[in-house]
Amino acid sequence: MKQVMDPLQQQRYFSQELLDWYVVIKRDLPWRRHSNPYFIWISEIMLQQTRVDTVIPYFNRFIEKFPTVEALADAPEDEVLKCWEGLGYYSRARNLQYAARQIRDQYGGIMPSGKEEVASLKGVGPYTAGAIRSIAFNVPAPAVDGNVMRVLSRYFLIEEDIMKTGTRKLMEELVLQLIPEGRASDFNQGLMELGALVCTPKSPKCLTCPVMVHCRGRIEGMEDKLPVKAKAKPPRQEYRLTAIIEGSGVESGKVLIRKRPSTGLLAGMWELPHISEVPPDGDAARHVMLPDAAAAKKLAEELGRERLPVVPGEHVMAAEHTFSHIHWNMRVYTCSWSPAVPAMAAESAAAYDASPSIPEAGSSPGPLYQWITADDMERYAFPNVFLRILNAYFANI
DNA sequence: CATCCGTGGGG
DNA sequence: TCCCCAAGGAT
Repeated sequence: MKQVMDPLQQQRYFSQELLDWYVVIKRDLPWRRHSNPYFIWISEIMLQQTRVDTVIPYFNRFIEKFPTVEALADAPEDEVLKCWEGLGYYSRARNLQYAARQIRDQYGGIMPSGKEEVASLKGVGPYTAGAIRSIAFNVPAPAVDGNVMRVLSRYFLIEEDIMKTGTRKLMEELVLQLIPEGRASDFNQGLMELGALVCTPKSPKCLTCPVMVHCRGRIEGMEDKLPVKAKAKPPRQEYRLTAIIEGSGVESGKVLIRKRPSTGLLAGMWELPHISEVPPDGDAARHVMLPDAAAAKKLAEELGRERLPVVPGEHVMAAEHTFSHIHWNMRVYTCSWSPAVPAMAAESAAAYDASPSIPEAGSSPGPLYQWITADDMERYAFPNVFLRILNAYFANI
């Protein structure tokens, strides 16, 4: 038996065997139970850099709460973010709603299928555009993600760095040739299914692979060295002092939270007030941790400059959290809300003219600050790290 | 082209 | 424990 065929034969074989395999073993996933392009779109956004098992419960909750493009477009942003809480990459949720409004206003509420129209949607890049068009509309468009690049780099023994844009474009050209007539939806999904279930990053299950006999990567013993991918930079270390500001008077028993800006890290999410432990021009690498008492004092002083009048309390806990590119080393302290404390030094006032409205004792807090109880947490979207801290705090009260 | 943007599971 | 990394996109 000849193992290495000419390129065209190798492609035909691959496509046919993959399709036959996929239609038999494909997983029963929630978004595969409908042909609703809106559902396909939601699932593809959620699946960006996120595992299927993680997405499933979020997807089910999301389409129940926002069953149509219009429902999503009309919803308050905070409700969309709350539905995304814990899923990460929160700009996806904000872009998703922005795109729902694009569809409502520009396409009459109907998901478009044209290349330019789909690609114009916020949060939809080359992969997702191809995924929506091929899966929802069966258009022969490539949908090249990490799975697809791994599978193709092994099967065709492609040693280009998959982190490079040019490599993805190369793969897109290849996929376009591989898609069998009229089978774009199943073929693209099959490609990703193979990468997810068989052609896995580590220890690929070659013996169960439907295309193993002509896989050049396996034949040449390269399956464990492919795909070629540059190593990611380690996350930078950041040191944060975090405040659990305990209310007094009518706010007794409550904790002060604040809403993050609408851009950047954790955009639009709620959090506990926190400051950097390292001075703006400090050398983080040589940073020496302050003792707890000094740290709490520094925290209270910095919050005062943010016009939050507090006095330092006690150390509560330490917490760590790793984002894609940042590692937070956090120390958490209670602070007592005390309006009698000068909220800021006079000379600092000018720097905070643009700061959000400030909560005052007995008055309603500004929209970017809220006093909450444990029960109020369900009304605000928190990143995981603050969920952990708040839950630990309220559990011990 | 490089950096920013979360989280949880598996080896 | 640590490191990798998963159906990527925006800037």
